Amino acid sequence: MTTRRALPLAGPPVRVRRDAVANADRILCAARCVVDADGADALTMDRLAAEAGVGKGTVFRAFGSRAGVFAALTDDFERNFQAAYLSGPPPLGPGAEPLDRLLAYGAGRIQLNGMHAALLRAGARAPDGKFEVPARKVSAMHVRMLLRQCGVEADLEVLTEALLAPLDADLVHYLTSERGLTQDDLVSGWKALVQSVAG
Amino acid sequence: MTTRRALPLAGPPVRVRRDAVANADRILCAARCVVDADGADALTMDRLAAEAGVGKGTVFRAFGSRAGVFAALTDDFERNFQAAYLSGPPPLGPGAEPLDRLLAYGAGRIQLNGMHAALLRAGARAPDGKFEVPARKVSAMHVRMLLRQCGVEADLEVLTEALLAPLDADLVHYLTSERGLTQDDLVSGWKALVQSVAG
DNA sequence: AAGGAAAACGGACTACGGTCCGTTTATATC
DNA sequence: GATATAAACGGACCGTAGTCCGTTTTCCTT
Repeated sequence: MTTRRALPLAGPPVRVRRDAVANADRILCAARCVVDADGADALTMDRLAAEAGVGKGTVFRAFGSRAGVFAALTDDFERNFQAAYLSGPPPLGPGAEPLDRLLAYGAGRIQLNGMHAALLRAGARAPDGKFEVPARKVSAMHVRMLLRQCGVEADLEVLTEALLAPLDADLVHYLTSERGLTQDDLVSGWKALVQSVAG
Repeated sequence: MTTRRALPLAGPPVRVRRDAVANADRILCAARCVVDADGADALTMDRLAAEAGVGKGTVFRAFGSRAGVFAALTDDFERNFQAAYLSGPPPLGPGAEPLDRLLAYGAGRIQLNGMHAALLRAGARAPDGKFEVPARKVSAMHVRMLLRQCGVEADLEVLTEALLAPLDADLVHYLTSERGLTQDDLVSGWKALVQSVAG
């Protein structure tokens, strides 16, 4: 992930200095190293700056906050998943029945959240940061659309949130690591829930 | 709330020094003052110690952490609610149909979480603190019992968590304050969800 | 009432996230 | 190539949560 604006057609030609991009890359790279070596908790902003060989201010300029660093770290996975459910092959992508897509979405999300639990958890410490993130909004839109296509009549906005809530990375982590449940248990449970709502 | 052990029959006679109890009370009192005056965010541990007229170490000894202070602050409300759903009058307490009790529980929880959102949110910043709390476990047990009584056949442990997740204080706060939904919307949505599962 | 052990106190100290602003550097223009 | 300007840099600085340990206080024992 670079600092360069991602949307192709976005307004005035944003001038991005080469050194800024290079630094962002080095920082991100260093972040991966630290996380791999010592875990997400060991990733302090001071250490990250030191390992990347830049000043602390540079890290904050590039990523805004510690949460921003983790967001960038998980960005690739999130983008892939997003691409998969928006335009990938069935059953996750278009082409399958809405209900099947919904079930596949939940399974995928649980797996993704479970796999990158440490990163996602560390990145979501901000008060409401968890909900304001674009990725979450895209997810919500997608789920809402599928529910509508399933012919569900209830308040879709609230229902969507209610179905998204149990997929939360913190919760998945807690249930799998502290309570001896498996990801499959969670997937089955969520599927059962969805089927009783939209089946 | 005092530091004195709450459970009557718990083990050896725990000796509690009078000054410790008195200090805990003063701290809690000061905490209420600060929160009432300037809001939950303004409650720093240094300020709390200063306003209570004790050392900072004393605050940590008494409540363990900032989250602990907020937990103590909401304790009364939580206890009342707990008493209401465990042994109060119907429909929340015993005597009503399980489904009605479940619906009443959700409505009550959303209302409680909405009302004390600031405190509950401030108190739950810890990584997994949100789930390890006794109150949450009691709630989970209660919901699981009601689901069983409703004749639900699914994996009750997972289903319980999936139904509890949307009641989260952070989520309730976000949906009501950032998304223009009302608590009634949330209550209706949750009830619809539960009814399609256990109705 | 005196003595002493255990518990509680207090505040200096550490570590961390985040900000600020004087200094440096890339790039567009001439 | 020289110059100007806006952007990026860096690290000292701040506020906060949480720890540590020498000192003070309680209260049980005799």
